[in-house]
Amino acid sequence: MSGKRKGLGRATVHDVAKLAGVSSITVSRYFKQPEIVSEALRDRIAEAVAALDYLPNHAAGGLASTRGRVVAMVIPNISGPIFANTIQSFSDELNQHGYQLLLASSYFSMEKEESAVRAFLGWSPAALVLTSQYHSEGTERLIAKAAMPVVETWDYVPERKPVQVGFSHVEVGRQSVEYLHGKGYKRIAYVQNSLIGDLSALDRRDGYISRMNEYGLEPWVFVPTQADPFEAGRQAVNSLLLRQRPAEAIVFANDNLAAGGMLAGLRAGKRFPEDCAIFGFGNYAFSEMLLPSLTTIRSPAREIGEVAALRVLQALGEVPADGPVQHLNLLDCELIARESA
Amino acid sequence: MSGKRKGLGRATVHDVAKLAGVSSITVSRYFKQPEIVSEALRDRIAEAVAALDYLPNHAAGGLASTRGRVVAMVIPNISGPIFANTIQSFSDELNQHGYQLLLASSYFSMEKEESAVRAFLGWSPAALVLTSQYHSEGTERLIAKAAMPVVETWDYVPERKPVQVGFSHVEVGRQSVEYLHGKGYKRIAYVQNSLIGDLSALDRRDGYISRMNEYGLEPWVFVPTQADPFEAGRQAVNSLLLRQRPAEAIVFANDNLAAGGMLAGLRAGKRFPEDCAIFGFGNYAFSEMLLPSLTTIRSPAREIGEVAALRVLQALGEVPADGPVQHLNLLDCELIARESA
DNA sequence: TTGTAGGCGTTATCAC
DNA sequence: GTGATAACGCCTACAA
Repeated sequence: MSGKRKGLGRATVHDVAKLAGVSSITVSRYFKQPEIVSEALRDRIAEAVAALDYLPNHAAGGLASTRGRVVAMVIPNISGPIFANTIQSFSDELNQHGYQLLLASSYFSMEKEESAVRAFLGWSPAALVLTSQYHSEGTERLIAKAAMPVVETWDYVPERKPVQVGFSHVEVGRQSVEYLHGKGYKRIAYVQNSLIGDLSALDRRDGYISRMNEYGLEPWVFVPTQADPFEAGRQAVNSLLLRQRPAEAIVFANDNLAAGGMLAGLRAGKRFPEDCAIFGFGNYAFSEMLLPSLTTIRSPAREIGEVAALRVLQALGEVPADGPVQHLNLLDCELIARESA
Repeated sequence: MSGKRKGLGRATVHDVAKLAGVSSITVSRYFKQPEIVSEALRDRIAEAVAALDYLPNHAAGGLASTRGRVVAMVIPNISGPIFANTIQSFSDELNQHGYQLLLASSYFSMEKEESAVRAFLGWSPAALVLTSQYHSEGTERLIAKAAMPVVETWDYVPERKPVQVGFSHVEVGRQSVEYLHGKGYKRIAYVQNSLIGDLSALDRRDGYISRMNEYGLEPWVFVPTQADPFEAGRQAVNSLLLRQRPAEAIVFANDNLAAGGMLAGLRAGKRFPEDCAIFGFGNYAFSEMLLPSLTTIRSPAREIGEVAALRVLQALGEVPADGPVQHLNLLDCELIARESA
């Protein structure tokens, strides 16, 4: 009606206030702390809101309060079997408390992660959630200065400053060896992820190596060159089984590699676990459907999202803190013994 | 320095402007249209930006311009093999143009979708992206009034008002029948998705029915009661194969069902496709790894995200429109003939 | 090419 | 419990 600029064309707090015969700040309070507004006014405001189809403008609210109701998350990828469950549960939990999720993918690139963090900070998110403990120096600097809670997921290194919600990848690597050693296997190989940048997978490999050494067994790491995980698995099986002293058991960096390797072996006439035991990581959806079904370690993907959301909401005061819960951020990985090993 | 309220504590355009000895609007222009700022000023501003570690505040920008650089997307789910690729490619494309993705899940519930849309509108997103053509009346009303581009994905019904980017589910159902009929199968059953709310899957079923009728074959639809897709598939196979005149071929509403069904059959001693042909939908990651590998129809998940992003960016004037491309929004589904049928 | 004035819609602060 | 005022940080409109 007045100014020289046109807004959204939507009703504002002022419109609601005018119609309800109150001041705009009362309308604002009606939404944020209804209990401190008298019932009479509440009813009048509710009517006006309905009549005008009023929707609060969160951009304006975030600007005024310097704390938007968005939480930003950078994750290696959205598709792919690994992180989707984390995103899903994290997002659902936040939505229930009126927060929205801003999402970007890093594809395991620290540079991409840093630029995503930089872009996100411009939204003044209420909190920032990253994946793993490994970041560029620039990212470290940004999160050190960031005036908001920061949570790191999919890793657990409690000595770091940001809150950690995840598990120990080194321990996962060790568990695989322990299981296979317990079954009597000696020549146990490890197939690395061909995807460089997935540094957590290297932690699992390191766990494998250390436990092998402790058993007095010789570590045997195969590094595929194929980018496609199924191809990489095939490449590994071809190399590790078609030799004079083939591997007795193979630990793969993830279930995709394991499935690709096992399939290639089956088509080549190998039998699992008779000719070689196969051990994966991740418990992807298909892993129990393979023939033989895949022995693997289930990662707590969904739980990571839930707990991370809880920690964020606690840090924001949306949810009461439940005491000293630091250690509850270390989540369990479940070894699932199936047919392949 | 001045006010009675504290902001983010970060540098603002004004700080940059002061340090660079220009006005704040020039700094603003430096970011939005650098080419109209003289090179001398550009250098001074760049220096000041670096010195102050300035990050633009997008909430403020969105408020002032009434058009934030966020795009909101409501999708049935993030995890699950279907939509992740769409989200991934959509998000990547947007990020490249400086837009951020706001994401929420509807779980195939129209109520959840509507409340997500309502929440999103408060962010004044630059565009709104939904899934399928089926929405609540409330959602229809909201998007009809919304002052922003709306794109519907995973469906193609050009007569609708919003831009459609997807494919014809009816056609997919018909194709399955055509393929199996061409292979000589007559008693072809269809296994519906146990997930109610997935209305597009019912379109595929309708396509199956219409094509069966055209061939003079009797449609045979099985509706599982198990919620878990693998269990539902098992239930279907048990019912359809363990009877006097078992099905010769089964079309499953998606690859999860198909895999669950096939696995259950294999474990029960059935052989595929000798005893029964198996046909899926979706071409999930595991489908080619099964033994036998799964004949299915690949959905253009990734392309949907790409094209949807392109249409959004075109509607926002970020990317030049490439002529009358309406029909290019109808994407192809590829039938992938493998071993199971 | 650059600057001035003021508003975008909300909320923090202070006063009643 | 309610209201007046100004500020959050940026950008549109207009002027020079």
